[in-house]
Amino acid sequence: MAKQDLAKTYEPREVEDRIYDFWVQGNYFHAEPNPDKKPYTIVIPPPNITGQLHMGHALDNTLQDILIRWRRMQGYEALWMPGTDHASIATEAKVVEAMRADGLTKEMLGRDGFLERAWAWKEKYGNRIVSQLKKMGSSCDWERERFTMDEGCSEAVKEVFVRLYNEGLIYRGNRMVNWCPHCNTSISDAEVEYEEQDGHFWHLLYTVKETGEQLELATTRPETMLGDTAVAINAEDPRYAHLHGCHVILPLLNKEIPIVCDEHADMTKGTGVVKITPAHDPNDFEVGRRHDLPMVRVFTYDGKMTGAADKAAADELIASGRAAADEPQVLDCGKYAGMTTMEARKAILEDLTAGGYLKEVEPLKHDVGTCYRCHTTIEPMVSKQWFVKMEPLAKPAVEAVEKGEITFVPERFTKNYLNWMKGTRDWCISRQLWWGHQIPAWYCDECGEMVVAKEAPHACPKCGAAMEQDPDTLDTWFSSALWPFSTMGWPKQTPELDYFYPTDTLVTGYDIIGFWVSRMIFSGLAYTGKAPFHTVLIHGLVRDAQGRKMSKSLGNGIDPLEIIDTYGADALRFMLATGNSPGNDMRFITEKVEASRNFANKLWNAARFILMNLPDGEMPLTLPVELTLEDRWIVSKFNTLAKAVTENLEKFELGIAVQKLYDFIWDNFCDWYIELCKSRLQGDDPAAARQVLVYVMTGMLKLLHPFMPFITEEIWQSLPHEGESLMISRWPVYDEALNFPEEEREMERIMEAIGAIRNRRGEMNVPPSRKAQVYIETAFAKTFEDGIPFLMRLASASEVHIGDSFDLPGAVSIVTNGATVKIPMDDLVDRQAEKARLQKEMDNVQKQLAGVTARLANKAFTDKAPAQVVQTARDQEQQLKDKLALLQQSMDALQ
RNA sequence: GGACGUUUAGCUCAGCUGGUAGAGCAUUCGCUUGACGUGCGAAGGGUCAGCGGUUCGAGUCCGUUAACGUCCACCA
Repeated sequence: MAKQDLAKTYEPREVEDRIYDFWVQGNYFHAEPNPDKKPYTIVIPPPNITGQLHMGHALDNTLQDILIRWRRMQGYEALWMPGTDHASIATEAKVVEAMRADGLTKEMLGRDGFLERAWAWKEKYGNRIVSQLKKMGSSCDWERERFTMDEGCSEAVKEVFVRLYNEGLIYRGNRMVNWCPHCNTSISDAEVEYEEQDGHFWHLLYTVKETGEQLELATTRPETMLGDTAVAINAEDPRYAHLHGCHVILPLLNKEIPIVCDEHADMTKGTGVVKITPAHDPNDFEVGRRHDLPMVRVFTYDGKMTGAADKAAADELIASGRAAADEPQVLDCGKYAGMTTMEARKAILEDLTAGGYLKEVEPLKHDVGTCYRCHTTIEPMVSKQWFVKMEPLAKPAVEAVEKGEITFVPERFTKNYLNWMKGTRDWCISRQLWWGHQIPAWYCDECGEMVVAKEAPHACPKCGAAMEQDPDTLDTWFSSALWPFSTMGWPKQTPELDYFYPTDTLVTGYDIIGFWVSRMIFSGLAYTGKAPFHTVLIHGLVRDAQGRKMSKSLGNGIDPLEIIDTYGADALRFMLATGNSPGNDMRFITEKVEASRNFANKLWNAARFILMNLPDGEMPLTLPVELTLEDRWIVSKFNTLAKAVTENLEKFELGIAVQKLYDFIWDNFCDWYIELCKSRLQGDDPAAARQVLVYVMTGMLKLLHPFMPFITEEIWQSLPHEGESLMISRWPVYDEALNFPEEEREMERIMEAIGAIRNRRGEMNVPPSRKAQVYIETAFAKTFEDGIPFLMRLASASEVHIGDSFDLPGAVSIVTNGATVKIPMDDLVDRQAEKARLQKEMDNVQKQLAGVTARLANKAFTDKAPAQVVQTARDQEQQLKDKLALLQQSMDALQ
């Protein structure tokens, strides 16, 4: 920016893209294994290719970029590994939807035709989210961008699958899974969302064959009764002791099924009798296994009642001998066949009522499992799927966290993680989808032999017949779980893997601890032998102004790109980092973005001020030899700031760091130091002031850069500087030689006096244009002499007199720490009001003094409190006493 | 049914290892102060949800109650 072009307000739109291109041209985002540096690595939570940038991404990526830019400036070889996720179920749904518009279905296109479309879709939309991340200023190493379905990641997936299979940790079997009839696929437990719904308990009556009595039992899903293969009672239940070994007649089907004794039947609940449907209820499945009950499936995979054709297909499979022993039977539901489960429920209830089998209907609120994608009610269903055996994998993953190898920030999420990891059941990883990593298992057409391998077998090793690959694909999270090392080239031992792995910090929302974080942890430990990262920084959700979750259906989402367009990326980033503590949700409030935009503008104008005072060609890159009082004050303050901000960042207290920067820049630097400099800049020897201004400004820009990368770079480029870019400059380090505590105190005495004068003038409504004589009675004459120009400029003094005592009856008098300031303003002073004010202040001081004195009088306090705290109290007491005496003097002078 | 979180100025939120409450916005008053009105200077406003405890001292630690919220859980 050339000096003459300096706009009065900062225009992010004219700056951001240009600066981003500049960084890319400079290749500053790129990281390479470098033995001379320490690595610092973050892998991005790969956004879905279906996705558009939302506030959640904006927050997540802002935090990551802050950390990565900061570490880069500290001299680490900082790698932010970017990429995208294929998001199997979400993408497939989108592609299917798009196809429907063309009148096409998956079946019409076939697998290859469908995948062609899906890849085309990925090409079209996959880059959208990436370009949006760039708008945020994200300093990802784009040369290393990865995709979960690219060759390397797919290789890692196959490697892991085959390895786990060979170790017996992946198995295939008929198990109870969560089936989404809409998406037509199984989903994992983690993908089920529970919603409270109004439902009913239907109390049914089953007749005992042997005794003729009627057994009452309740169900929330009466349509499953067609698949009942037993009724359970508790062996200890005296009410039913006489029924052991008996049978009941299943209504409607008139089928005889056994009464079994099982612990699952809880005597305290309902009537203590439970119907058992092993093929459609997870508990009943277990009961069925324990008692070797037949499994009878009555629903099709698209949520209808099974019919004759379904039964015939299943019977044929079982008869062929190729089915596993645990293959469920299928019922021909007869008149109910083809009905949806809801239609069947209605019809079955009508028939049960007609037959006198329905005793009563009880309304009930209960949690119903729904698909996280489409919120269709989940049907638990026995189905042949692939599973990861979790117990052996979870154990080391629990230990790693318990031993502190991995830390959650904030710490409370550790419990969240451990609960998940300890309670998790086997992970259903197969999906009846086409978009994703196809399962590397092949089955023989003839003999049913199975081969699990990375490459397709030529022929069945047993009988030589042709083999076909399992049509199913893997859960998206299976590949995401490998992300921290698949992106580094694993299973190959690449230099990247060696250098950047394990990574350092994982930044993500608490909503995917179970989905992703936990799976990366056990995967990393199991396959690489190392925890994939040592710190997990958890953030909350960005909610709307009313505190509601932003969602498409509510239409309350705020588009980060629109915010960037009107306020700038820096303002958005700054707002997201401000007042946000780890793990807590935050609300998106436009006023907060405005405040951040205003702050950027403030900084911009401070820079403008410096540039306007800087002669062309002058390059004040170092501090001057001689530092004045105010120089020492600001330099010392900055020095402390650099230390504090660094410490806050180390502890992931980004919100605190950003608050300190804001306060320093706006309050200390702009409102005070720049003002203090003005007289010197206009005087005979402005050079030293310029040097300090540039020095502190440069330092501020560095500390602020991770938070507001664009504007800081833009300003830095326009100021005198060394090096190519702010983003690769060195992070400020605390320097004991620049610590001036005594000067800080002195300067603060002057500032307090200025503040007190302004305050009094304000109360009396005296405009700044009306200057006044100022008399200062003080023991710190030297300090206040240095402060004369400041008092004249900032406290509207026409002249400043310093002495031990001035006899000025009727002057306004103000007592501060270190001085009594007297301003003769007879025409403005209402003596009575002035006396009242002084009295009020004296009362106030008296009250404070009483408090401190009481505390010091308490022997327990002086004995037990740390010496420093007691000393502070003593100092305070003395100050208050002094102040009170001075106030008394002022009061006396008024008489 | 478990677990967790939140409750601080009118609003949105900070407050790290206990030392006597802060910011932004809003409100009120005063400013053509040559960087900035996206600004400058000031002011008002809080028994830090209630109760109990530990401590010389608690917004900060412990217990408990209440309201709101989140996550987990196979309630037939």
